[in-house]
Parts: sequence; C-alpha cells; structure tokens
Amino acid sequence: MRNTIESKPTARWRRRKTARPPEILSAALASFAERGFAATRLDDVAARAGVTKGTLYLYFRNKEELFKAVVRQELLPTIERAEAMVAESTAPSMVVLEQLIELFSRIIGSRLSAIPKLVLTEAGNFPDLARFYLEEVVDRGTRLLRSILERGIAAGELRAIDTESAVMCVLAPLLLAALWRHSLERHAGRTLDIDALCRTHLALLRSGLAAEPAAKPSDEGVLQ
Amino acid sequence: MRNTIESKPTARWRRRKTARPPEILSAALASFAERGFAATRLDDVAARAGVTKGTLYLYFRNKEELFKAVVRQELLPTIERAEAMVAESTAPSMVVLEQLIELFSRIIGSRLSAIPKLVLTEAGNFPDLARFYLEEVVDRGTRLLRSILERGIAAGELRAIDTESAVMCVLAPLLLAALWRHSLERHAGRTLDIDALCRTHLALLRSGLAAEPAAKPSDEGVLQ
Amino acid sequence: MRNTIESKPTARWRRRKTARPPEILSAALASFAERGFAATRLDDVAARAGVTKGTLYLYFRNKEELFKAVVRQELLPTIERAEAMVAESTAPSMVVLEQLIELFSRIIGSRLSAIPKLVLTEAGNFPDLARFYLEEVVDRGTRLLRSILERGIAAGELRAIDTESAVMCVLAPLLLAALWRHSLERHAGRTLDIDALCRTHLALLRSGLAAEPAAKPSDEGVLQ
Amino acid sequence: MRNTIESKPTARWRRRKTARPPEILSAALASFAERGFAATRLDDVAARAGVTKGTLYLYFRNKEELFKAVVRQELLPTIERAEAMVAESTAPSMVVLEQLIELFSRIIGSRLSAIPKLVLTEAGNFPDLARFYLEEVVDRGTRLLRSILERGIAAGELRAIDTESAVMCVLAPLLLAALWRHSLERHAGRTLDIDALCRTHLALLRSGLAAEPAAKPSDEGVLQ
DNA sequence: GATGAATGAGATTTCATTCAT
DNA sequence: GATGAATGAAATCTCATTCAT
Repeated sequence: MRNTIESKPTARWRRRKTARPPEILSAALASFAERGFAATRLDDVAARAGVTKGTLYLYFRNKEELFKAVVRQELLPTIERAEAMVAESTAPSMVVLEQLIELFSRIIGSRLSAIPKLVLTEAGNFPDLARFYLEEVVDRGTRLLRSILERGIAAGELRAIDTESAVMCVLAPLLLAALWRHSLERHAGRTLDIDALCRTHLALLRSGLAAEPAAKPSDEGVLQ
Repeated sequence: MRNTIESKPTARWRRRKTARPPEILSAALASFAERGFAATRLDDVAARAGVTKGTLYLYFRNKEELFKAVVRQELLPTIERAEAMVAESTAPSMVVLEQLIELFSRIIGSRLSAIPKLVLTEAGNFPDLARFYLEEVVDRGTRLLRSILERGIAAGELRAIDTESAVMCVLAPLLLAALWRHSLERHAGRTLDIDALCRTHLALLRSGLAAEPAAKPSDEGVLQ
Repeated sequence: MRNTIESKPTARWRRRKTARPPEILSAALASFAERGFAATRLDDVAARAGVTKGTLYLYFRNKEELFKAVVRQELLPTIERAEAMVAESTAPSMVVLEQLIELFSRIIGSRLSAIPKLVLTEAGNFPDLARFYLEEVVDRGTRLLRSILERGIAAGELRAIDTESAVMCVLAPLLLAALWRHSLERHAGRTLDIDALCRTHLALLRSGLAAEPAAKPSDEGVLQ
Repeated sequence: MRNTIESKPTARWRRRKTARPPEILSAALASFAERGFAATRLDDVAARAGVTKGTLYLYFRNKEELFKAVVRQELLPTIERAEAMVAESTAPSMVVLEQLIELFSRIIGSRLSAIPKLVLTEAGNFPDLARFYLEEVVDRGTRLLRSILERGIAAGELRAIDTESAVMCVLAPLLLAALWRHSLERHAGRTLDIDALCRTHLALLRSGLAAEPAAKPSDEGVLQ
C-alpha cells in the first residue's frame, strides 16, 4: 500500500542477471575479509548482496567456488596495471619505485586491500588458491620490483644489494598496512596514517638504496 | 592395588596431568595456525595432543577459551624478555636494534611465529582477543622500538624521522617473514632465507636511519 | 512483421500448444521411471520435454499432479482394449489366455511398461495413486483374467484350481519382465528374451492348467 | 520423577556401541522400503532407531552408505543358506524345488522381503548397488534354480524346457508376492494368501514341469 | 581424570514453486 | 504462452559440547 498513485505492487524481486555477480562478489569479499572463509555464513553474504541464499547458487556452484572467484577476479586487473606502468616508464628506478609505492598506497584504501589478509588466512585450507596467488600475484609482483631494482643497480643509481631480500623490505610496510587495516585497526583506537608511513618508508629507502660513492644524502626535510 | 612393590606407580601419570595443558596448547597453536579458528576441529587438536576430545574440556571451558589461552600464554614471556633486554642495554641504539632484530629472527623459526598470523586472521571474530593483543603485544612492542629510536635520535646517532612510521618500517619485514612462513611458504617451492633478509634489512636501515651531516632539501615529487 | 507472405505464421506454434501435454507426460514418465518421484527433478523433465521448468506449471498444478497424470492417462486405454478383447472373444480360454499374454508381451516393449515399477515404487508415498491403480488396473485386470479361467474351468477345458492364486501365477512372469526391463536390465550385461519367456510360460501353463482327465499332454515342441 | 525408589536420573542416553548398528539398519530398512531412498528422511530413520540424526553419522558415513549397508548386510546370509540347502540335498529336483519355494515363502513374511522392492526402486540411482545385487543375489539365485532344473532334466524327472526362462517363471510369483506386500497390499482391503499362492504355483509347476511320455507337436498359434 | 558415544544446533546445499519479464 | 531469475523451505551433514561409563 505504499504507492497510492503509481500502483507498482511491491515487487518481491527483480531480474538482474548481469548485475548480480559483481554485487555478490563484492559482498562476499567484504564478508570473507571480515570473518574468514569458514566463519562466513552464506546467509550473511546473501543479505549483504541483497538476495537470498538460493540466488548465490545460481551464479556460483558452492561456497568454495565463490571464494575463489573473489580472489581471482578482483586482483588481476591491478597486477596488469602495475606491470604496464613499469614497462612504459623510462624514469630512474627510484622514481618508478615511488610511483609503484604510491599506486600501492592507493590500493590500501580500496576494498582490494582485503585480499592479502584473505589469502593469508585461507592458504592452509585452499592449496590451489595459494598456488594461484603465489604465481599470479606474489611472483609477478616480486619479479616486477626486482626488475626495477636490478635496472637501478645496473645503471649505478642504486647500490648493489641482495635484490631478493630487498624486494621484501620494500613491500613489507605496505603489505603490513593492508593487513592492519583489515584486522586490528578496527579494534585499535587509532588509524594508521598511510601517507606518513609511505613518506617515511621512501625516505628510508632513498638513503638505504642510494648508490654509495655518491652517497651525498639529499634531504627529506618535508618528511617527518 | 596394582602396585604393591614399586612405590612410585603413578609417577608417569602424575607428570602427565601437569603436562597436559602445555601439550594441548601446543597442539592447538599448530592447528589454529594451519586452518584458522573456525576450520579447526577439536578432534584434530585432541588427536595431535594425544588425548580425546573430552579431555580438552577438563582444561579449557570451550573452544574459544582454548584459542585465547593459546595466544595469551605463548607470547607474554617473550615480550617481557625483549623489554628486559632493552632496559638493561646501554649500547648505541643501532646496536640494540640489531640485537632486537636478531632476537626476532630467532622467533620466526619457533612455533611462536604462528601467533601473529592467528591474531590477524581472527581479530574480526574475537574482539577481546584483538584488544588483548593490541595492548599486550603491539603497543608494548612498538613502545619498545620507539624508545630505542627516540633515544638514538636524541643522542644524535640516528637522524630525525617520524618514529611512529619508522617503527612499522623496522618491524614489517620481520613480521612479513613470520606470516609467510605460516601461510604461503608451504605452497611455494622455495623457502625464505631469513638471515639474508635480516642482513639486507639491517643494511638498508643503517644507511636509512644514519644521522646526516647536512640537510639540503630535494623533492619527493610523487608522494607528498 | 515476420510473415507477410505465408499466411499461417503461427501454425507450428498452435500445434505445439496442444502437443505440449503429451510431450510433457512422456518426458515425465521416462524420468519418474528412471529415478522415482522424489529423485526426479523438474528441470530434467522440462529439459527432456524441450521446455523450461516454468512451462510445466502451465499444464500441471505441481509435481504431484504431473505424476498422477502420468499414471492415469497412460494406462486406461490399454486396460479398456484388453477388456474389449476378452468380451468379444468366443475362443477357448487357453487361446484367449494366449492372446492376452501376447498383448501383454507387446506392452513390455513399450514405454507403458514403466508404470508398474513407478506405482510399486511410489505407492507408499501416494496412497490415492495406489488406490487408483488398485481399482482401475489391478482389480480390473485380475477380474478379467479370472473370468477367463473360470469360463475355462466351467467348460471343462481347464482343471479346477484356485483361480485367485492362479491369476497371480499367470501374470507374475510378465510383470516381472516389465519390472526387470526398467530396473536391473540396464545394469546387467544381458537382456531378457521376452518371447522365450512367454513361450516357456505358456508351455508351462498349458500343461499346468490342462483339465486332468484329458491330461493327454499336447506337446509344445517348438517351445523349449 | 518416575522412579521413587530407584533414583536413576532419567539418563538422556546410554552408550550402546555394538547394539546401535543393527538397530539403525533395521530402522533404515523399514523406512527405505516404505518411502524409497530419496523420500526417506534421516530424521525418521533416527527416530525409528531411537537415536538422533547425529548418531547415524557415527556409524555410517552418509545416507548412501547406510542404504548400501542395508542391502548388503541383510541378504547374504539367506542366499548362503539356500545354496547350502541345495548343495546338501539329494532329493528329486521337484522336491528340492518345493523346499526352496517353501523357504522363499517364509522369507516373504520377514522384513527381508522389503529388499527386492528397494533394489528395484533404486537401481536407477545406485548403479553399483544394482551391480552388487545382480551379482550376489540375482545371478547366484538363478544359478541355483537352474542347476536344480538341469539336474532334474538330466535325470529324466523333468521335461526338457528352456531353463533360463523357466527360472523366471518359477520365481516370479514369489517375487511378486514380496513386492506386493511392500507396496500395494497396505492400500488394498485384502491381504495375499501366500500359502494358497504357493500351493497353486506348485500345482501348476508339477504338471507343467513333469516329464512327458511322448511329444506330439501342436500349435502355439499366437506366440510363436 | 579420561573417555568417546550421543546430542542438537546450525551450516551448506537442493529444488519445487513463483512471478516479473 | 513461455521463460528463467529468484525464492525459501527442507534436506543432509558437521562438529562443539555433554555426560554416562
């Protein structure tokens, strides 16, 4: 009896075949990230997506497939974007590094940042998901960073270090920030200042990675 | 009436009685770290601990209490040890930092290193656990590191940076290593060389944190 | 605007409209016979009938009504045919018996033969279906057979036996053949030779039912 | 408050590890025979067995395994008994046949008689069950009967007929009686007089199978 | 103290049925 | 008339928890 003029009879639902899957994936990402795979109830995912449980099964064969779809479909575009960025760039490695870190820092703010936590959490229960993530995200990501570092070392811009370890040192603070945001931040009074973190991180990296002879430190006055 | 001759009949049993809780905690830590809280079945924990399900309930009220006990009882001694180490030390901050990192790198090899993953993973489902961990581990840990950095800056040994962010940058690679070990490492062909990582990390930190003679401004174009 | 020239554009569609119910019944009979009522999914029936699930509900109120329609509409014509055959015949009872058995043996080859299995299977779940089948098929069928036997006994052609039991003995091999075909035959390597079965059955019946004094056995040379 | 003298505190349940499986199998046989596999709810089986649903899973992995166990464990002893009976007997084949039929008629009265219906009904959904039944029951049973008939023919006691078909003719009325009992009988007013059926069947068989002096060909007009 | 059989609440999954298109 | 997306009730199955032994 809501509409006295327009007599639309309060449709219980509407057909939205193409709109559903993204909505469901998005709801699922949120739920899985919040509680983990096992603790997420499909009732919750469905409610969040504005459908009923049964509808989930029209689009995904079961809970596990839904879970895998979440991880697969969300990440790949971003990886590809980063790879393209690096491939196209001719800037000095330190600048490319800055650009990458900046890109990453923006991802931390998006819903994408929930995925690392998700994978961490569920790697033990989903071996093939773990392998997918290792190959399509970890490996591609580290290869990318490593190529930048090696290019910089070869060009004499950066000092010679163990690039394998260095890649982890470069990524770690950013990853940790993403994990923090989706786990403890909600329970801490404070929020993490991502920009400050990136600035400090970059400052440390600039001096840390700088080629040694010309190690005349430029300042980072602005940071701090 | 069984043992009329040997006078310490139940010795082994008596020992086992007090041995149970640690054995159970250890089994639980391993299981929880592998599969997460929800996906861990108490049958598995019991089997791993060499007892039956019913026995768990003699020592822990329920699954949740067992989980919390795992986190609580395993970590505190280590934190206290680190605090003592710093309190007693009069060495230059960079040296203390090295000692701390070395301590941490040894923890990564122990079963303790599963706990960060556990807490990260389950913070969403166990708010009070999250708060406990924040207060008793995160806060105390960062306070500790921060005090070292601040002491170093004050002494002119380290350059002036945002210590709040810097703490994360110092911890991140170590934490990431711990998380890696308990999630993706098993599925990757390779293992992480923790020592190499620590060496590289320290090398970067030494230059990155070193106090500088002068401070000529330069740009940080991208990040601001 | 499709058919400007041909003037019977929807002819095919019109035909289909009346063709639907039999097509659906046929598909349903096949599905129900294969898997039973509960295990049959309407999706399957619909697919087999070349329509979609929704269409079924245009012709049948629900799954149960569809099921009952299958049994009801398929059998009655055949029963009536058998009754007519017997009513018209003036041949000796043994000959009529042979004719009936021959009719039955042809039914075993048709899709109709699935129905006994269906009723057997679902009698427990559909009491009114069971009663319908009892009255309209079992009772009418046994009455028919019994009348033949009694006529034969009265005429001195057959020996005096308990006709109630004898009816079952006459029908049993044929029914069993029908059941076999729709249950185990598919899983056995072999198929049942219905003709051979009927020949043997008739041979046994001829001697078995023959009036005793004149028990000069005629042979069944061909059979064997 | 039931026991004012003996103060047994109304135990909610009792441990009866070995007593359970047969009780459950028996309850399951009854339920499955009544409604078929798919239509049987495990709640019902559990209730009938006096336990709860969960308990079923202590003893049987899932519904299907329970179903298969029912068929497997109930039948084999009986088959073996029949085989032993025939192996030991040296009586004329017609006498052995009578003994077998008598044995069978007693089975019809027991709960075992539900199994043929069950297998027939569910063969389509459980191919391996069908194969098991074919090999362990149908084949063994027909082999048994056939050996009796062949022995009788060889000894000149029975006339030469197609033993393969004859086996079905011998078994059919008994099987049909079993099927009837577990499907339509409940809905019919009347019950089947098994003894009368067996008597008539045997009477027909005696004349039908009896060896004949001569063999004058006559017609089999209809069937050929 | 230890056991493990039994429970029962709650999760995933299926599918007959509905109804907007 | 036909469709098939969406529903929601009901089924199977799991597993934390209890408690007789």
